[in-house]
Amino acid sequence: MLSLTAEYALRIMIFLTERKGGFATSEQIAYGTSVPAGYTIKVLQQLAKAGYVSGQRGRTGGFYISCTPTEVNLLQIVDVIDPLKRITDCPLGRSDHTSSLCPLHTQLDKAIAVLQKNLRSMTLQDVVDNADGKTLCQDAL
Amino acid sequence: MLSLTAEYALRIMIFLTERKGGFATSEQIAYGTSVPAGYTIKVLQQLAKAGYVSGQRGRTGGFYISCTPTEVNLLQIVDVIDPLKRITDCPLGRSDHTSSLCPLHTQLDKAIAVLQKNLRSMTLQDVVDNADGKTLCQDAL
DNA sequence: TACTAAAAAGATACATATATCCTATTATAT
DNA sequence: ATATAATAGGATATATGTATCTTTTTAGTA
Repeated sequence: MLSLTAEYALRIMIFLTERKGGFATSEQIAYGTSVPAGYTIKVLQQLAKAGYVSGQRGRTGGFYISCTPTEVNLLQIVDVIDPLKRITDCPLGRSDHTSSLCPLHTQLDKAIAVLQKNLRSMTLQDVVDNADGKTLCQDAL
Repeated sequence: MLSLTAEYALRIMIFLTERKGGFATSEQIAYGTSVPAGYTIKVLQQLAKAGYVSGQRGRTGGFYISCTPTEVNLLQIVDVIDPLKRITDCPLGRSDHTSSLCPLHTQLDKAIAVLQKNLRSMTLQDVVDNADGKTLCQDAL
């Protein structure tokens, strides 16, 4: 439902939230989140462009979280990768369609709204705090 | 969020529900739903395989709805195209992950559950009945 | 009955988006 | 200087969406 890349982005942000601003190389992140190593950097760069992480080159470099995890919710991260667009006008695109939505799209839009609300209601920090010792599944090792 | 094809499938089913079992050629359906003509048949064939519509060849042929619109909900149609899978075990795939979900995937699964419930709660007939004279957006013409 | 037109079914090709990997370049700490 | 790591870009693979062409089936009709 969410794209795979959005999933990856969420895992990465959760992982970095746990690090509390500390550095992690893309390889460490890849291993810790089970995101394919080659792809991890691509996702990180998208997150960097959006300002949620920063990268530093060089020997002791790596990535670190550059936002406040108590103020960033899951929806914001998802929106970096594939923005969940509400349906504001009917996507059928006929020239003479009216501005109000038909029942089908009213219903679909309602579903999107609920999903957004759900994702928006939880911050990165909330996820870590609810972790019960296991923020991401493999942390149980 | 839903794939474009799932959207198409929903439009087509709504369109055929209005026809109350009557035939419509793929061209008529394509025009009436604004689904690309070449792609309409593809979607119809997927729906046919799942048993929701039937096609009849030949001169007076076409497609007709072959399910009871009061008994088929929107989720069932979406599932024909891209099944909304609940997250039952953590998708990180480490060999030693435990069976319970981490907070991230618990949250994501909750979002999927809500979306499913929402789509499941409305039948094809419901959409048509709530139509207010306009089942699909362009019906306002 | 055989012919023909209409329509689905099936196959193929193409375009775009998504996901993955690889290689060179640039920056930085030791 | 050198090793390390991000950055940038291209190369590949798969999935999705779209279009076109041929084959098969069916109904009408001459």
